[in-house]
Amino acid sequence: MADIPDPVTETDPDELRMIIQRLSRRIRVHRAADGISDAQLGVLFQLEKHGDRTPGQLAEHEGVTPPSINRTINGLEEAGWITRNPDPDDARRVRIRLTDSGSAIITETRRLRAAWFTQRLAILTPQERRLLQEVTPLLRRLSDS
Amino acid sequence: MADIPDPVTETDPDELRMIIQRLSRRIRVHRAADGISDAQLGVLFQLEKHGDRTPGQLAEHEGVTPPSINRTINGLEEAGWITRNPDPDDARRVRIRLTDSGSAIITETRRLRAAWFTQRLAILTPQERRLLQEVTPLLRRLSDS
DNA sequence: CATCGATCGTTAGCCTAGCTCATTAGCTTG
DNA sequence: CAAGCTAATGAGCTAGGCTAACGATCGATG
Repeated sequence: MADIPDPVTETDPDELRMIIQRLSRRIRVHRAADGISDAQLGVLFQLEKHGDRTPGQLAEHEGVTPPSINRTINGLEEAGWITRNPDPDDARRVRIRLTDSGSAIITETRRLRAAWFTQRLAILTPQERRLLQEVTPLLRRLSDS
Repeated sequence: MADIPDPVTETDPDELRMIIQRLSRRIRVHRAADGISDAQLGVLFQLEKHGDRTPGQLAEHEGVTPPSINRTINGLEEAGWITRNPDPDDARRVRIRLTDSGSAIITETRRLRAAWFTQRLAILTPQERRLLQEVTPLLRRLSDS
């Protein structure tokens, strides 16, 4: 710890960590209501943002193992939200593609969830929300690294 | 949505939500290494902070159902980190108490995890960490409400 | 003071979504 | 062209949520 500057420890990493966990659990619990899981939604978001992806790419970005992402993909395929397509250059690879129905469910789910989370955010003052907004990129960097 | 003021939506709730989820998953994945789960650790933290608690109190604070907390408590009891004791005033109640061994594991785990998360926080600048610290109470309110 | 609804903890059984390990197919390289 | 590497995936395990149901105890009330 000696090589890490003081201000780091001022943040009380432990409390922040626990809070993130609890908040995440709340979000996850809410999920059941709208018929799509967070794991699934995370994959759909990626496909929407980047176009076709392989299972390996999806797994890496989500920070889970390939078998885990595979299960998620199976569910998405059964629901008709994605298709598996061959990769023309490498037959080992599979290209996961969003279907029209998948795009539609993203839009709808985003609407539902945004409404729910937004409502939650409404307990904060406008200034506090602005602060939170500023911090979002930091949290993203923490979650990406 | 019309009844919710504009600044709320500026926060892009959806992205923040997804980031929180991913960060939480990273934290959880790291967990396996140190032999105690987040669910268990959350309970031990509460006992350390507030002294004896009933299963119901623990469940409410963690935002899970009584059967869920009960399973967690079983694990903690098997590990010898807590004991179940009768409540002198109400025989329906059970008082969960931290053992010495439980206190020790908290200290040790906190050390390990703080080191890990602190290291992660080190990718931010001192100013960014200060910002994050400011936001921590807001996140707590979001996770409590 | 007996009963009856409410409360507390708990067990049973289900589901999701991680994981590891093992297998198959296809690519790449000495 | 064989040996080894990589990608996807299946099987089986585990943790930790959930609901439903139950027994014990408490407290209020006829």
